[in-house]
Amino acid sequence: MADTDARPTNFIRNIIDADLASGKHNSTHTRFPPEPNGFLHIGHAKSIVLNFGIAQDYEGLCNLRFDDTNPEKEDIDYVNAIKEDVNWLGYQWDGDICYSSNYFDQLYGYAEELINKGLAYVDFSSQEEIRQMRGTLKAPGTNSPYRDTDADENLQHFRDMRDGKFKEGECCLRAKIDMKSSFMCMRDPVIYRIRFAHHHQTGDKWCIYPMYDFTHCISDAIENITHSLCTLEFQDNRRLYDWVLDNISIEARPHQYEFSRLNLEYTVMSKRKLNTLVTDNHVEGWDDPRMPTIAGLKRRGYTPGSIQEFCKRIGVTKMENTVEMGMLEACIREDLNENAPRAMAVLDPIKLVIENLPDDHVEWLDAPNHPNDESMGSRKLPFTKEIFIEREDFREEANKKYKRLVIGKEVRLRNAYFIKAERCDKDENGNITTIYCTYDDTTLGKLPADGRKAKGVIHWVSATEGKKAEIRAYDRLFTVSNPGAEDDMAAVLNPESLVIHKGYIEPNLENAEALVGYQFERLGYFCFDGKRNDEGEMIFNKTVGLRDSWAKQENK
RNA sequence: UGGGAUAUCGCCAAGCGGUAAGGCAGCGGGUUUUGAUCUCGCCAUUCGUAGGUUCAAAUCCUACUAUCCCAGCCA
Repeated sequence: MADTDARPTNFIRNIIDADLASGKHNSTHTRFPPEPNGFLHIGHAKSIVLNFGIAQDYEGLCNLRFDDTNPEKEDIDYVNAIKEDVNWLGYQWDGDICYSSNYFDQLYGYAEELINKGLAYVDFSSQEEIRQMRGTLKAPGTNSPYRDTDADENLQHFRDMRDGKFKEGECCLRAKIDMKSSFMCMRDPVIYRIRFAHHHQTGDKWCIYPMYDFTHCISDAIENITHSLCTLEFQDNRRLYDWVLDNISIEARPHQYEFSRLNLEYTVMSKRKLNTLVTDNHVEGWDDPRMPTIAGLKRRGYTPGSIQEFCKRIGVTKMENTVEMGMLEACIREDLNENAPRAMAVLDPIKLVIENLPDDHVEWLDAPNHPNDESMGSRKLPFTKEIFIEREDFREEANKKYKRLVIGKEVRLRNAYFIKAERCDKDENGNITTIYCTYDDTTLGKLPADGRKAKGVIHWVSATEGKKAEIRAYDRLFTVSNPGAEDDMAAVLNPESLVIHKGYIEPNLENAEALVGYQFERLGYFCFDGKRNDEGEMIFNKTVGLRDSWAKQENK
């Protein structure tokens, strides 16, 4: 088993250790704060594992807070999906679910406080004018003509905003900070805007909504968050985070720390781009097994433990990074190798007839569910005269490196007998249609007495007792390692990201539970999708292949 | 001379003045009724570059270079 008791070390945990040691804090309180405007992906998992992991290891608390300050982009369906994903990943938030919208009354009060202190003003400039006055990265901004309105008048205007007396865009509330600041976010940032939008939590109570920078720090303070962890692009915003808390009457002083987001090769990680894949029908939906979403990974057969392990292995730093898919795959292989029962399935079937067996022969062989773990028990496997083997496991002739079935040579059928290929039939195009073999009935569970060796071991499924199944093999969604950098994402989509096989599965697999992983021996890990195709066949999704040193060698 | 960050093996990533952890990938050997697993071994005289301080530098100083982020009434 992986080192479950090994705690990650990273710069954030170092800070926490120091804060705990110095007495700055005597416990930790973190939070995972998604905006409910899309589905969670593996990048969010990094944040979830970081925040909830700290709570677990330091016996602290971790909140789930929906950062729901923009009703136009958000939806209750997303909040439900996010809750489900967090739980599925194996985490439970402390206390009730939090919503930034829970604090709208308090937030409003703090806004009035800033106005009364002369630190905020209602600006009637147009959006375009505000943009012009903000200046550029190298040139300072200029003050708004509304910047020096007196507090009483601002207060009245702000209340009128709240009471719906202005139209959307007619005015907004801005913090009065410094139009010459080198931090663009400090050039009198807008902190409240008018939106006559229905909110999934507060309904139609409000027509003004606070902006992220004003809301987040106050929400953290209200919830007594000690360490507010977010991604690198908010580094500049930390100045505004601190400015707000410095200028309102609130006791708690949370601190923000930023870490780099996760990038994964051959996929995209922004909600906008993932959304495009869905709406343009490049994938089946948010839970398409090719998607890097939590829902997609789940349907692909990834386990919560494997995703947690991945998030621990990649670490937490401030360095820009792009992690190889192999890292993720190694984590799920490690889990499934240990925990997935073995089974047999044939993806690209070719018929094989065992000539020295009676037509109606059905022999129920005992096959262990795991080669290295007897406690996982065994299942029965029907051995019959006609079976299917993998098309690539037979060649009429081959060199010595080919450890599979060749005419005149013997291989072992996995969990069964030695067979020897005698001849094969072909169709008019030269494609092999049937292989004829004989089997050695003395070789079940043992080697032949005369010391003969098999060239290899191949998997098989009974042609008469096995069941048809649709088996979906997935590959990377894109052909380039950084599709996010492309102008036209659609142009670099991998046309072979989904390959559907019509294969056969051993009868026992009919009892497979949805999303529970099996190893199809010699092929990889697969799970039942939970759905059947139009022909009523079970659909299996390939999670990941086995490591394949043979394929590597062949491609050399 | 806008500002904020970051640079350690192909990919992640420890290291915090005492002489380069670990994981993934890769390579080679052994075991094996999965070309899987397991197992054993190999894999940075070097830490973006160039100087400097020091008995000693990836770690301190200086100057460069490269990359990322910031001009939403998005988060």
